[in-house]
Amino acid sequence: MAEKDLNTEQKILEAARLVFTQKGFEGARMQEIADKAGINKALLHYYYRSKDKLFEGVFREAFFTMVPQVMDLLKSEMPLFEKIRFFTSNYIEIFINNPFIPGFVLHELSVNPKRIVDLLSNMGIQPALFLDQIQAEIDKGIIKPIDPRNLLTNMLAMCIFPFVARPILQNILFTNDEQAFAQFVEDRKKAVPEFIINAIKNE
Amino acid sequence: MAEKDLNTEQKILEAARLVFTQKGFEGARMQEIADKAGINKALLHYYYRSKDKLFEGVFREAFFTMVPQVMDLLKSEMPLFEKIRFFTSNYIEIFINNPFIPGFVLHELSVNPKRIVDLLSNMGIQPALFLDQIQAEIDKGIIKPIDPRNLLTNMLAMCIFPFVARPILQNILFTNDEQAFAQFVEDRKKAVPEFIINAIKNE
DNA sequence: ATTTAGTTTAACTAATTGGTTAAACTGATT
DNA sequence: AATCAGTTTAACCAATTAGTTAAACTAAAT
Repeated sequence: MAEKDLNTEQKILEAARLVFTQKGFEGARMQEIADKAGINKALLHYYYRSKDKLFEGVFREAFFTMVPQVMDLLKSEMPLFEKIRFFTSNYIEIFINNPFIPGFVLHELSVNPKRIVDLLSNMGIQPALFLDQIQAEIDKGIIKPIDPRNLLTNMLAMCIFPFVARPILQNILFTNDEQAFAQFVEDRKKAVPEFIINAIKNE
Repeated sequence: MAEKDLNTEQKILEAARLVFTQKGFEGARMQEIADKAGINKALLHYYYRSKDKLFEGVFREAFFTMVPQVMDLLKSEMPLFEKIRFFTSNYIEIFINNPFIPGFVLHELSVNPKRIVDLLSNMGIQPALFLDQIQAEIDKGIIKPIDPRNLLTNMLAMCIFPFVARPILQNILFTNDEQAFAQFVEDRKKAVPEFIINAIKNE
């Protein structure tokens, strides 16, 4: 009995990840995925029944990379400022390693918002704890009054936005120098949390 | 000689705007645009030779809505804090009226980055003046030291991100209450500039 | 050497999509 | 009424795409 090439399935998934995340579901072509995986198109359907099934796998993985583990950071017991530093730098690091994830996930959610219900209903994503912690610090007078949801949105925005807008930011701010942009994003792992803390801390 | 129905061309453009901005180029169907415009598919090609031509028009309009006029605000002579308030509130207002523009433009630029070169080479988008102004305020000790490009990126991020991530933010923060989310974004026209100014001002 | 189960492929099919065409309609002008 | 340019349509075409099929290959087991 011939051994199943263990690499083939991995190569398909890797190829699908590349094509789907960069072209989106509608822009992706099964033929291109097959080519990138170095196999025939029919073999794709041997491993994965349909484009939808293959996409579902890639999307779920991407979504979980982007949303839940990281949101768990917000649930941990940790002083607010430390938590902000920990969350933003870790979140940015994740996108440095998966730069196409944010644009991919947000676009697919926009095109097909009912995915959210399916995905989020399973797992309880619960920012309430973090929002409460912010409110508590406000009440104690440690940070300035702010709608906690605005603060959370600002944190997410500053972490995620550079990756969604990379082409134009890289062009305008760094004359398309890829290396310079990479350094810029790396610096933001420290700059963003300091910016946020400066914005909210009293005194 | 029969009068050309002046509304038809407008209705086509309006329909194309709707479909392209919500589905993207690859996801858009000429038939759907025709249906939404209340006309036949062939009439689309009578007015606009091809899908690409129609898309080009819609995309350029969207891009110009998103980038250049607003960037001009940054060039104006105005004290920094006032400029930040003016820019962010105006920018957010634009997206309140065109909520699908950010996701559409950023996605199409990601999928086809060479569009940027074509579009930006024509008009000189020049944030240098704003960046210099920030540096000058830092040197004067009026605001805290910060990479001006980081500050500009943060401003753009906080204005744009909520519209790119609307489906998931609306779901998680507002249990899918559309009206509540609209109010949230409206509030950000004041909350975002205050957040930014708090983050950078000395004392 | 032959069998056999798993693996890979070329060739095909059905459906969708962007785009064309030629005919029909409309209403102002003569 | 007949004409005529501009407008609208139904029917068709060619290309692309997701998905199928049946045959061929591979290598371990007998």
